[in-house]
Amino acid sequence: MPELPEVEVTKKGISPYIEGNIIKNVIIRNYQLRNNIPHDLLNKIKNLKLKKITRRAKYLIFSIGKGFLIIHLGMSGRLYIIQSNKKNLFEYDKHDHVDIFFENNIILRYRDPRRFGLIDWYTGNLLDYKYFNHLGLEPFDKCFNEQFLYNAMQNTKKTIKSVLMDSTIVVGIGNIYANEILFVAGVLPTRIACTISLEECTKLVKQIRCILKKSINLGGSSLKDFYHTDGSIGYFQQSFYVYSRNGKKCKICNSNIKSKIIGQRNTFFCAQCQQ
DNA sequence: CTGTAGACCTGGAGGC
DNA sequence: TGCCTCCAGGTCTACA
Repeated sequence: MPELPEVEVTKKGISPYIEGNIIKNVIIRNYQLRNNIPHDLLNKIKNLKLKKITRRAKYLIFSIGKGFLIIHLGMSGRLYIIQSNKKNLFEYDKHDHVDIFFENNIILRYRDPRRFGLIDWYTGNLLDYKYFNHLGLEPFDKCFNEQFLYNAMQNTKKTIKSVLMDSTIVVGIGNIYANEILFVAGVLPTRIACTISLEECTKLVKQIRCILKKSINLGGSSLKDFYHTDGSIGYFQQSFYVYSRNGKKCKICNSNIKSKIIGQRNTFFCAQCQQ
């Protein structure tokens, strides 16, 4: 589920329930995610206040005491807010791996069937954190502009799609949004990045911001209930122009949407609308 | 250094 | 209904 918009929407959805609250307990049913969850996590965060939740790339950062609880949702992770009561204590899905209990009787529950996610504890400077130190710009960072993108692509043989998904250049764009952004910007995903003009970079930067923003707003409205929620997220409720639509008609020009594997990821495009 | 393939893991969809 | 195969929102690591 999670590309940048879903992570941002999750942050906004859970923050009001738990920011400013004291952590009273942590139950870990399965430690094995992308990396093992720190075995002594409870000792690190018990009786400390969750000050603030922020986001970097697709990672959520929980500022707790003098350290940071880092959570990544991987491919299939979700965070829920539920009420702490006997029923919820004993009723959980087999993929509900972690519960964090707050003093206001709220539980933050982490579910992740595929376990590609990450839960980690870090106390240093976040810029040096091993999963952050190589990351590129946030798409909403002022420094992320057409000139930056253009410069970043001059000495590469990669396709433009691979560049958009390269988190050492710009973070947060996953497979779905890379496809959609390239369609709306009118750029073929197969283009070699160094052939993209500055003018095209202007379109791309504009559409990256526009589509991510729109999606955050949509997710925000369809996902406003993070409390007692386990329904499906607004992700597939959105109507995509090209993603997963191979063989179907282009919504703009009526020609067939094509697909091709790029960088081991399925890629969808309209050969008519995109050049 | 750069670019790509493989790895991690489960569930759902579709074919037979 | 059951079994098999393929596919999926991410990203780190190893290797050419």
